[in-house]
Amino acid sequence: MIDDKKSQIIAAALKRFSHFGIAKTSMSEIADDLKLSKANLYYYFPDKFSLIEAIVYQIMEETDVSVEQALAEIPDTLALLIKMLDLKKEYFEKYYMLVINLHEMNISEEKWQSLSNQLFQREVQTISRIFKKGIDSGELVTFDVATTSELYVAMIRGLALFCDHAAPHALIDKAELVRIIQKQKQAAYIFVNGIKK
Amino acid sequence: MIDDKKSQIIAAALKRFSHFGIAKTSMSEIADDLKLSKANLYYYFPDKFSLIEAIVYQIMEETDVSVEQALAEIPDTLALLIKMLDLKKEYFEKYYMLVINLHEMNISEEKWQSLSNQLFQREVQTISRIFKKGIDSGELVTFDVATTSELYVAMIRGLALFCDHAAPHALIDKAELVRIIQKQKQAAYIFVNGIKK
DNA sequence: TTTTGACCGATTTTTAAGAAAAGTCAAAAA
DNA sequence: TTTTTGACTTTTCTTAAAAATCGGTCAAAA
Repeated sequence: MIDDKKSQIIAAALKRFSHFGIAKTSMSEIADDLKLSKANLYYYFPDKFSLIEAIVYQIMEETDVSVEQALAEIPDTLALLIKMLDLKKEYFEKYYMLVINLHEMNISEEKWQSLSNQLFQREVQTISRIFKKGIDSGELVTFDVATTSELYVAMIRGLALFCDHAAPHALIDKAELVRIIQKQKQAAYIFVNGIKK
Repeated sequence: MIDDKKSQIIAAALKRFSHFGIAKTSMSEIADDLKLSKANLYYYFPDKFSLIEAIVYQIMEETDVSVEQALAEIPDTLALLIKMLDLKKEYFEKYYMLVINLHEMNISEEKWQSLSNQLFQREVQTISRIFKKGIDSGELVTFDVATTSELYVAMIRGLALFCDHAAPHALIDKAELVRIIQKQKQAAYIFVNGIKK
């Protein structure tokens, strides 16, 4: 089965990527792990980026489950936003090696742009659903959900960027991460308060 | 007069720095502009950083005037915050070459840390005064002003970082800047709303 | 007190060679 | 036909040495 083989490759690649980061993993190493030739690997994935993409999509689906569950179980807007932050932290800790040293990869700018844009829009979509839910339940005032969700996600991500700004691109330690999440939660609290009825 | 000479040097340095950025301006060039020897320049400023520092302090004093004026004239919290954003934009446009390519300078990390920390704390102080004023006038609820001001500034700066994230360290164009300020204003609006009585 | 030319050491830039990695392809194996 | 491979090309990264630049110093002159 061709899809089965692809899954095997994805699994092997994810292992390497998670250990050493994407930039420091070569296609040959992944092929060797599976006792394939590099040429054979390229038969299934036309280039390194498409392999990365496949992994990202798989993680996206994985996160979807948790997000849907939270959306079904938690009625309160603030509680939902905080749950999302906790989930993000969880997945970040699990996969953060994937985003390390990405800057020293020579993949075309547009491709990264496209992928990170998808991730951003996905997050905005989730926040949109949360806000809509809050409006429908009468918890929040009426507002432009699309714009406001985008602003919220930008703010949350921006806070992370700013707090991490001291040590750019270095490995982040756990204590720092906790501090960032705390800031984000404070911001989420005030933000929700600002759009409450 | 020694202070007069220092002012001349600062002016000449500011010209070069504003044109080509700090990293791409050598001490010799500044000295040549003033028809001084480099050694003579070092008589007035012991190193490059102290010259940068002097310039930053001068700009600080310049901005102080505008900030004080706004604080005296504008009573409304949101209007004040928006005024601050407009002022920041103004000064950024005037001096943004000063912050370009700073990363490729080999000045000790602590010195930068210290200086940028001063700038941050200064901004937090200004925001604190605005928030205190809002609390005193009964416009805002009571809250921890120090923490909240820090969060606000981090959020505003984070938004700028995030919006600029697409093209990191590149020269920013005017349209992009306008978009960033707009986002910041939206965020300021919701933030103030979230701490209003 | 102010100014300078000559000098030093550290950092950056440049250049070139070599290694390593991404990606290709014709042909063999299944 | 689908899958696999070894051998190959090309692009990128690494390394090392040479040259240039720059921040900073100092003794001595003005």
